[in-house]
Amino acid sequence: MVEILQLISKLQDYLRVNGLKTTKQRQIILEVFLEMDRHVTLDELLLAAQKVYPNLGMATIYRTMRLFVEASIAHERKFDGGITRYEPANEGEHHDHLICTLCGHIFEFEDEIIEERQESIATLYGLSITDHKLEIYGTCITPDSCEFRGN
Amino acid sequence: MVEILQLISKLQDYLRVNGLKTTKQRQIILEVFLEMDRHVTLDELLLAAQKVYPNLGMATIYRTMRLFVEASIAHERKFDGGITRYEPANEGEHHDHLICTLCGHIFEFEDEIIEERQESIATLYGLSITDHKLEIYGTCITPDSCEFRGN
DNA sequence: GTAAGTGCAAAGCCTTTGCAAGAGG
DNA sequence: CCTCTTGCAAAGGCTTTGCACTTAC
Repeated sequence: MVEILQLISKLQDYLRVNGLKTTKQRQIILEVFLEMDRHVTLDELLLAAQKVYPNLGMATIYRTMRLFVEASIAHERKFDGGITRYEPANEGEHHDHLICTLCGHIFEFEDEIIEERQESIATLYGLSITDHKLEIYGTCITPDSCEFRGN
Repeated sequence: MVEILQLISKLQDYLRVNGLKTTKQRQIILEVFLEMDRHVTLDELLLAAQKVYPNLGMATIYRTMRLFVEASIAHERKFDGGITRYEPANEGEHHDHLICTLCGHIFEFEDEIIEERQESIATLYGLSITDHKLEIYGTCITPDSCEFRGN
């Protein structure tokens, strides 16, 4: 839970430095965001936040999540299907995703070898990497890990 | 240009097998699609097709490109920025993309090592891969390959 | 008090769809 | 002919924006 405190103070810093304000809505959205599963959608965030603060509007969710991305406490992910999802941005880590197209489960992984290959390839083409995205889509073959198949 | 003929006959087969029709619009869109740069957008296709057939509507472009994807002669790519692009689908090949965020240039590459690692990772998590997507974003460091920097 | 933030509704994109008219097999 | 297609315009999603009101500092 140390990471959570880090994210909270990171946001505080960002707000202070940029002359922005700590509002009730931002606090609630942050709490809800950190408590929920990783890879939440804006709809899910809205529903959860409205349980605490019913008047909260979708526009505020959009604006707040954009703020969180700018403050580097959240990452935006657009997987196939066009739904945008957000995940907490933990300290300098980078990971990629495996997505089960049956149950929708999203696994995260890190792979040093792939990262290195990417660097080599980028160098070969004369590019300096700023970001990358690797998504593997597949179907669970072990029932135990696939919610869709009756667990 | 052998691939082009392959794609044309692949489409013919698909139409025949499914009881669909060869229309002037489909022929024009296919020609334009194959002549244009890889990774075209629907707007670009519309403009180009309208030079040959002014009445052609955007809905037809959408429906036709969806048809091409179903017939496996085109692949749909959604890079960052939310613009959907299409590229001709050549025979069983798979490649990934390097994208320069300055000039917009898109490079294609294939990497056996990365493909293998992906298989291993999927197996580790109990998934059977159906598809994957690897996009590396960066900035050109060699002026010669970056249109944005004055070539 | 003043600038920033919020909620609502309206407007913007891109994409899909319903429908009457048109064209291919 | 009979079905598939087309073009247009309308409708759908998701996301952004304008504006008057409210709140934090």
